[in-house]
Order: sequence, then structure tokens, then C-alpha cells
Amino acid sequence: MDPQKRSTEELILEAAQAVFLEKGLAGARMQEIADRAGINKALLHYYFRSKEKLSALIIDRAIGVLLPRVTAILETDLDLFDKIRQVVDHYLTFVSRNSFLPLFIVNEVNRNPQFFFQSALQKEKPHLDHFRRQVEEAVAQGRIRPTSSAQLLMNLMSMLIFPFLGKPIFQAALGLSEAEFQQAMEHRRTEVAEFVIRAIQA
Amino acid sequence: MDPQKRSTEELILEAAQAVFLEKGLAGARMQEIADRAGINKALLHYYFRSKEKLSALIIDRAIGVLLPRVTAILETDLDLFDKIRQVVDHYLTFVSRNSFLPLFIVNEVNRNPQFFFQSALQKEKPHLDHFRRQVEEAVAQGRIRPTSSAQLLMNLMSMLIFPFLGKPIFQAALGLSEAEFQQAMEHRRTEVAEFVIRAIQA
DNA sequence: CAGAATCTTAACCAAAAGGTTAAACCGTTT
DNA sequence: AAACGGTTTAACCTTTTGGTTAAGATTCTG
Repeated sequence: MDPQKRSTEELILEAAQAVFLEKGLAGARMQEIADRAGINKALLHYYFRSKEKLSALIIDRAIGVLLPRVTAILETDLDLFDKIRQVVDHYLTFVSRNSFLPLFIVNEVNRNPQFFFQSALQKEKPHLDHFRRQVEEAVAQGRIRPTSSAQLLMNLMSMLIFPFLGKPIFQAALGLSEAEFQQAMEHRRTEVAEFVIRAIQA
Repeated sequence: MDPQKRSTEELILEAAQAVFLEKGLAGARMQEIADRAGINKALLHYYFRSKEKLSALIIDRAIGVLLPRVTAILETDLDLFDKIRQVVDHYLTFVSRNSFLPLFIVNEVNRNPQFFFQSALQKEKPHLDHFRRQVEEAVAQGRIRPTSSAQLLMNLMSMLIFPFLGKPIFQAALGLSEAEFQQAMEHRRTEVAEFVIRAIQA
């Protein structure tokens, strides 16, 4: 009849993701997920046995979609500076469109580190060796100052993600309207990359 | 008798803070707070009527202790570069010792932005004008490249706070033990300041 | 089309969690 | 020592919440 109509299962997953991201694991209510999916609460348990099972799926999904975004680019053969520009551009776009994702992940990962350590990362272990060597080579060639790839990565990821986590604080502290905040984030698309490059340039 | 013995009220507040920071607002249980304070659950409600009232206190406390740390330094008359070094040093020390605080605040502030917008910030409105002018002057004098103080502040705060929020991720991705992670954070005490300074230096 | 498998619902259940009550405890005052 | 006020407790109450059950639709299949 309606080939475009999303299946109940998809409907539930979408609703679950929305509610979990908004309210957090502990704050999410099965009833609300059911309501938002437009179904009965019993149906929820018919498809996904328990809240725990359902949340595990959502967590895997969330992590699986966020992490590969970076690591994929880091593994390419791009020049270091271009790579930095690419990561900034891609990540900023993605996080702008999924602004609740970082908060959710950061929460889950802190409340349950051991789970994350194995399950989520074991499968999709990021290959940072390539990036590490690239940085080391650039240092050896004198293109950039002595730089730890770990510190560089932390700095880069921090600047890409944290402004969204602290959005309300920054908005309040700097007196930015919604539009002004988005504009500032748009500005960062070029600013952050150049900021990082200048910081490491020899 | 025992002047050192903390009052019941303080005992409760300490326990509440610990539990709220560990479990989050929704995940915290009044029973656990009571247990950890070594008292009866009814006594909890005797001192602080409801979970909501109690959590509001803890939130105020948390925000009140974290934000002033930065703004206080930003308001001083220090030279811009020294100011950056000071902020990095102070903040890194503080967050290292209170590693759950940022996660808690970031959560609360995102779940309840309007509350934060008024109450917490209205009282202790940060005076960033001084810092803004200082940056503008440095730009005008050609000491630093054209730089937006807002962007600079975001970059700086991001690099100081986010590594602690993403600690489990970074540990896993970079393969760092607890000790190695702490060592990396210690390293940042000098690295971040110089990173930022190089990035903005003319 | 019959029956089997899948899907969906209303009603119900048990445990957890926030909150209340009435009585007991204890130091101070009279 | 009796009365009093703040403090503390055990027991209880109510609502919320995750989860189940049994029965009714709906779709698939021989």
C-alpha cells in the first residue's frame, strides 16, 4: 500500500533516539517513546524486550555514527593541513545537525566506561597510527613544530565539539541569540582550522 | 562536644552533591543520598522538602563554583598572554580535582537552559567586556592577529574542559592508562597555553 | 479460504521511588 | 522533673514506571 511508510521498528528506533538524546538514559520514559512513535507501550516491549536492550541499541547507533566520521578522514592520505580543514568542515556540519548527540555520548561513556571500552570500540577500533605517523613525519621534516598527535587530536576535537555542549553557557555569557550562535559556529568552520594550523606551524 | 563534626545539613549536601554528580539529576535516588549521608530518608525531606528543591541547590552550588574561576581571572589586569597561561593553569588544576563537575553542569544547562539563563547568570553575570576590549586592543596594536574574543574564549574553554568530558573516549582511542591520561593532562598545563598563544600571535 | 505467524492493544502487575505521618529522642528551659 | 522545641526514625502511602498477559487484528501462506 504505502511503500514509503516506515516500519514500526524504524518508528520506534527514531522515537527512542529522540527521547534518549533529549532526556538522557535515566530520564527517558518508555511511555514517552511509545507515545512519540504513535504506538502502545506493550508494542515497545514486543519489539525490544527491555529498556536496557533498547538503550544499548541506541547507544551503539549513536557511537557508531559519530566516531567513524573523524577516523575515516584521519585515515586518508590527505596532506596534514588539508586533513585538519576537512575534519573541521565535516565534523562541524555533522554536529550542527545532530547537536544532542555529543551530550548523549559523553554521558553514556562516562557513566559506563567499561562497556564502551570493549563493545563499541572493539569492533570499530580507530586506526590512529596513520595519523600519528603523519604528525611525526611532519615534525621530522620541520613542517610543524614538535607536536604530540594525541594532544593535537584532543585540541582539535575539543574545539569542534565542546561549543555545542556548552552552547547555553556561551550564549548566555556572550549574549548571543540563536541566530548569532549559529553564525558563530559557521564562522568556526574556517576559524578553527586556521587556528590549529597556525598553532602547530613551524 | 565535637566542633569538627559536620552538621546533618552539610552531610546531606555533600552526599547529595556526590550522588547527583555521579548519577545525574534523573539518575540520582533520594534513598542513596540518605544512605550516603548516613541518615534516614525522611530526614532528607525534613531538611530539603523535595528532590527538586535539593537538586536546585546543588545546581546553584556547582555553577557558582565553576564559572567564577574563569571570569575572575579574565577580569584582572594581566597581560593577555599571561592571562591565558593563568586561566589554563588554574582551570586545569580545578577540573582535574572535580572531574565530574563539568559533565553535571553541561547536562543541567542543556536540559534546562532557560533556568540557567536567568537564575545562575543573572546574579553573577560574567564581565567579559574587559577581556573583549583587551583582545581588541591587542589586535589594534598588531600584537596578535585579527581575533574574535568570543571565538578565542570558546577555543580556550573547549580545550580546557572537553578532554575531561571525553576522557573515556580519549583513553580508549589513544590507549592511555589512568596514569598516562593524568600525565597527558599535566602536559596540557603548558601545552594548551602555548598552543593558543601561537595560534593568535601576529 | 483455513490456519499460522506476525502485529497491536487494553488491562493489569510488581517493584521502585518520592513523599508523608506520628511517635520517639534529646538537649534546653523553667 | 515537667514541658518544650528542634531533630530523627520506622512504618506507611501514592504515584510512577518498567514490564506482562491474554485476547483481538492483520497479514502471510499452503
